Amino acid sequence: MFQLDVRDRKPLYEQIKEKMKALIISRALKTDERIPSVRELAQSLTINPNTIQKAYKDLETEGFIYSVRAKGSFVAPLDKKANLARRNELVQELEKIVAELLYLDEPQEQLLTLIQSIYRQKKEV
Amino acid sequence: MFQLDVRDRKPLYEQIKEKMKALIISRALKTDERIPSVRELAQSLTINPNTIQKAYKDLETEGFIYSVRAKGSFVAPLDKKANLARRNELVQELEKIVAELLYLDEPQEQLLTLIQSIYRQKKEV
Amino acid sequence: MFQLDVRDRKPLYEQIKEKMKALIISRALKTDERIPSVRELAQSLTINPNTIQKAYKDLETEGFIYSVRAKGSFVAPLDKKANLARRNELVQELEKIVAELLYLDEPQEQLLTLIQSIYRQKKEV
Amino acid sequence: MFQLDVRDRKPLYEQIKEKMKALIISRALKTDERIPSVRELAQSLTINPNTIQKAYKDLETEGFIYSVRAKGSFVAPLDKKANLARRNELVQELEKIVAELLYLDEPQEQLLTLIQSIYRQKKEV
DNA sequence: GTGGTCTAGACCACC
DNA sequence: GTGGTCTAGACCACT
Repeated sequence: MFQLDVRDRKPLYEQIKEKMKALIISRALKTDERIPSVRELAQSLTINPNTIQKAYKDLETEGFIYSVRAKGSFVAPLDKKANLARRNELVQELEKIVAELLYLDEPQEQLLTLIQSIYRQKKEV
Repeated sequence: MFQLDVRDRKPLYEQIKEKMKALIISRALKTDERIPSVRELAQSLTINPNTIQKAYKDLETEGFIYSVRAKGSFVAPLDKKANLARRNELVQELEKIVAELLYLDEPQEQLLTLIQSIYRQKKEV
Repeated sequence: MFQLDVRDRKPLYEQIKEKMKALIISRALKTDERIPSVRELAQSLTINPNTIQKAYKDLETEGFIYSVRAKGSFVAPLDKKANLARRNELVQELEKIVAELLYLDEPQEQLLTLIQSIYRQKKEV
Repeated sequence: MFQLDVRDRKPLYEQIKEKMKALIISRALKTDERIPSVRELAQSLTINPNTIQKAYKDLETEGFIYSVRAKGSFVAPLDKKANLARRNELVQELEKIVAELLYLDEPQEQLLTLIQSIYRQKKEV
């Protein structure tokens, strides 16, 4: 499904969260689709199940997945209201990054084009 | 100069780096301008000088400031080559954020307008 | 009759208990009225009969329903003595919740009004 | 500080969360006051530090405490905006409980008096 | 077989 | 010394 980078300073469970979020965000995993069980993923990544558990619990509290005992874990449907706070966080981070890119003399057109190309890809999906 | 947030989960030295970078990026601190010494800043923030030391060392490796022994630390001039790597990091982060915002149904126009307004502010300065 | 939510972290049998209790409490099911058999309900909810079995058994020990072999399960009449324990549990839970609401600065009037409106609805029924 | 009930079916970390929340809600622990360190509490309750860690992390994401690496954990100040969702959850739970009490013939005055007495205690503090 | 809880014991980053 | 991460291994509740 994906691989972890042991040399990365980020905690393993953070890496797992990021990779899983990326799959959900890119629609590679669809709403209500089953994701690997805690044990399966632990085995395939050769890490401890507890670490996966922790990542999954976080993803659940953040609203990306939901877990059903004795059934498995699944991609959660979007909940716009709950995600309003998250949206604001993201916009704030984006402002910081754009400000730094501006400082590095990144041309405005470059960024506009980048965003447009990301949005265009979606339509194709 | 600025304040730290003990409640923030980020390490203190990371917070110092971010605040200092923000001041440089926003041109509040200009090229070759002197920044507070390790001791001065440690005293004004009432934290351990080692923590400031670490932040300054990081900022130096990242090319934002340079230190002159017995003189102090100063804002570094832009070094485009050195900053190419940083630029690529930033673009990658930005892609992630935009992808998540798109997932949350943020309209494209909103983001384009945001970027344009950030760039417009610069001209005025 | 009602639906279950697989995304809910509560076990299915707990959800069944709650829904059934809600129907009894709201007087939608009246004393001595027959409720669906284990098999019927299992089929209509498409879940395992054992799960229903467990829910019904719990409801019986809690005094909400009673079962007659070969006849079915029925809504139990109120048994004040048996329900004294339950009443105390509820009051204790209520105290906790009100304490937390008070901590969140919920105005007292709001809560008093809420309770009055719940009681008023009953009279109308 | 408090004791756990091993016979209780609730997970230990849930019990810890509840007890700690009760102390915060009752203002026995005040804003920015330090709570026992993970290791201290683990030792005094004779349970594993990981279990405390889990409870504290949950309390942090729920906004009741904040943890500072190398310093300890502390009671968080109230954040009304963030707690609006929590308020609505609580009101919903309260409605269920009142409905069941009404079913058990609990007199309305009893509940109104209960709430008033809880609010009165606060003023005295 | 699934998610969830818990213990024991280790190591790291931070201050 | 503090919070945080991780492993290994165990047991439980649920379906």
